[in-house]
Amino acid sequence: MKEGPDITLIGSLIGDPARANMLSALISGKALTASELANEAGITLQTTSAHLKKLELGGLIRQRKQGRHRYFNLADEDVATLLETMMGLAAKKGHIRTRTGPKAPEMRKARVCYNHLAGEFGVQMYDSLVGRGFLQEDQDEIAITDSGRDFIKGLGIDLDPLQKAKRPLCKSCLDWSARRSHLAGSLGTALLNHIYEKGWAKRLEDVRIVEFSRRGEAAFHDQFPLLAD
Amino acid sequence: MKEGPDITLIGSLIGDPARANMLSALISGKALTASELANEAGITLQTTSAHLKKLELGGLIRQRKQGRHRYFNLADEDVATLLETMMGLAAKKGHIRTRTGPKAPEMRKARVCYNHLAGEFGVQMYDSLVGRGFLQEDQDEIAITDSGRDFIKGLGIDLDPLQKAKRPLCKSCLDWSARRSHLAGSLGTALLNHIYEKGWAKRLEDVRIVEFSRRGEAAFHDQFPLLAD
DNA sequence: TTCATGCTTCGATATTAAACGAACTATGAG
DNA sequence: CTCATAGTTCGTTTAATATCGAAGCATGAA
Repeated sequence: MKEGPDITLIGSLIGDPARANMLSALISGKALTASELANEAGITLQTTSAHLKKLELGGLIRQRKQGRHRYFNLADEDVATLLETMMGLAAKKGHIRTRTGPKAPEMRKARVCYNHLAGEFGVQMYDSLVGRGFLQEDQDEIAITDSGRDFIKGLGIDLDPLQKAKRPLCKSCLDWSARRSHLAGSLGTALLNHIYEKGWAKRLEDVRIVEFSRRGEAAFHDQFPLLAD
Repeated sequence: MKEGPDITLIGSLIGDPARANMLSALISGKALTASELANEAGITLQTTSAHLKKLELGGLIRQRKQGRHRYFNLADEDVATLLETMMGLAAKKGHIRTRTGPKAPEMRKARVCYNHLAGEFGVQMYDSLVGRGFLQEDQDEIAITDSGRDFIKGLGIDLDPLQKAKRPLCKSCLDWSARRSHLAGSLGTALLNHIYEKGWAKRLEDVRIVEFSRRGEAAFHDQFPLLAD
């Protein structure tokens, strides 16, 4: 009778507040333990365990054992993309979590989306790379150009290991705050790491916010300038 | 404490099987009455009414009174896009509705996504338009070129009223079956209408499938050829 | 006015599943 | 070995909500 993919399971997994909180926490890309997720969601460890099992069974998260800890991550970038898409729609429809803290503007400015940079800074970096011809958009695929390779190499990033990985080097991800694309994929991850390593910014504890120092911000704008149009 | 958009409401709305069925039915873009949706979901009219109220309150659908009927539609294209994104992930994770009918291959070939063409034919049309320089991708925005204007005009489509509308003329939408972009927006709608008007294809009753005639298929390939690469 | 159709509202029932306490397993530290 | 920490499993309680029957309202037809 019915045909096609079934979206009810994914919907109901995201539909529970406790699980939505856990998933939101995991968009930061940071691997979290069950206890941390329990704390994040405000529920006991037993309940958390049950939720995590369901999320894993539904293919939304992955777990990694390490000693007596279990670290949880989103299953892949597609899950992060879906969550950001939903956040975009939710924001548009006015479904905002009631207690909106003072962090919201910082979130809009620069935050982590799974493992790459999002927010205004993420969009700027993406625009800069495309505008200067370092990335090229072809359909919905993005590819790095020869001059882009040189640029990345100039930053001290080695592309070879990134290209060998299974995950795509370049991938676009839609922002809920800016409604624009930013760069995902292994290159997106590498560039975020580059920002950390240069000391331009640091990730706030247990939050998705990426906090740039004043010097870091200047260096960022210098490295990823927007072309006047 | 918590910041950002809340995705639980949307998730739980989609998470109920009855509502998911209704939403899936509405992706076809066809306005459906409460009774039709009740039939689609396999529940009584009272229950349907309750579901529709929730979906409307959540901003996922819109209703239009007409005589003693009420016609329901998805609220906007973003909702359709979200649903297709979820279907893409669900398909990837193997969450397929159990009773997969014989319609699946036809769905993959050509179907309606809200108000434009999706599936292989939709992707081909998009690729053809981009490949011949009629559409141009700039970031995640798509714009029509001057030669594109001429081409569309040559099809007998008047662009003026489309451009005056609030909704974007060109917009890309990701396919769950092909994992590629196809054309949404008012131009996408106009092109789908063009296909109907030319008699190349007709929409199967109450289903998303677009069935091309043999002659229509040939005409389509003639009008939207893929460039050899 | 009377009747039929389409849909909503109300109230009751039934099912689901989220939550936690308590007990159990596993890994590591001293 | 003993203790502590991290997490799972089990059983029970509790809350939420999907569902439908029955009644009510609105629109259009006759």
